[in-house]
Amino acid sequence: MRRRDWCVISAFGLVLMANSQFAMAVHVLALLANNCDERVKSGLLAESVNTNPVVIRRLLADLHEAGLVVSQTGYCGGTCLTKHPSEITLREIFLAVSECEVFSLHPNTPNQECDVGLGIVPVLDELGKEINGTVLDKLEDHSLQEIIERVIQIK
Amino acid sequence: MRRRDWCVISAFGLVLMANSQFAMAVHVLALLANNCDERVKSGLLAESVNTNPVVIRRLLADLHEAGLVVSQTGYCGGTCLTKHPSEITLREIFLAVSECEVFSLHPNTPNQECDVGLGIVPVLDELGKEINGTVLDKLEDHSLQEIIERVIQIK
DNA sequence: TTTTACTGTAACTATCATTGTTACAGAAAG
DNA sequence: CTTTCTGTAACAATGATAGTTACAGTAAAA
Repeated sequence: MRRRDWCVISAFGLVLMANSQFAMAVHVLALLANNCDERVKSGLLAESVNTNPVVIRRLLADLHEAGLVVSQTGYCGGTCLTKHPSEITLREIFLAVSECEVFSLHPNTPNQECDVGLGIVPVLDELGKEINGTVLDKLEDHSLQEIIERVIQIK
Repeated sequence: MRRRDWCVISAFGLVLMANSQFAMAVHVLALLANNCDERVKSGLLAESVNTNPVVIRRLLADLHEAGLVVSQTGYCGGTCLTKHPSEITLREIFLAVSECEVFSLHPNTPNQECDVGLGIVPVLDELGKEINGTVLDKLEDHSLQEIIERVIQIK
């Protein structure tokens, strides 16, 4: 995703935090999957998500960077998936909108004179990586295809 | 924890998001565990975490509500753990600072006229619960005692 | 019983990431 | 060359968290 300078922040918090981007990404991709044969315009996506087209385009930029979609500018432009929904996992989507290489610091650096303050950061760091891995593994188990099927069933 | 009105926000995002509270909670509890025999003052905790005593006291209020600590006011007041560190899991700590009963909505309600917009919310909701459960299970595997041992080893 | 040193909490302000918006350059079909 | 898109910059709005000040209440100590 677009590099975020504030990535190095709050142990744990950030890596797991997907905010609304992940939900929006799944929503948008599900919609694209439902219209595999045509290019979908950001305006239409925005209408479904109930937000502004520019917000959608920003999201699509991340998804494009991750190789999940292609867009075409100009007349009759729009966006398509690059692969079949069964080949896209939630893990890929999650990483596309929340990938951060580093993390694991308190907002403020703990007091390094204090034994606990000194040792807590690396420990939380390891822990964060472990949890993050667990989440990614779980997300790997779900494909976009599965999501669409579940979504359609709701109706 | 202190009830947050904005809990009903952004599918996924919030439940997993522990922000700095979780890291701070683990830090504070580790410090209390290292001083089992005495009452620790919020000022001392704040010094180690490198923040304001009031921020610590707010956190302690959540931990107290969860039954993890007791505080005493007045002269020679301070805070203690209520149980042995080996009896406190990271799961308890996490829940103490991030418990939210409900979640799973986009910031804006998706367009209910659209099939995907209609079905995506419950699907993301289920998914969020699944992931959340996975994280909690993982956190259950770690005790505060283990954390302290790892922290001490860093030195 | 008065002083001292704490917690608990309310009420701010400050910070800062995300979202929403407007604007416009660039691209592609007609 | 006009129309209709995307891509992106720039900026305002929003909103949650963190930081701060202030003070009431409480308990030991003098």
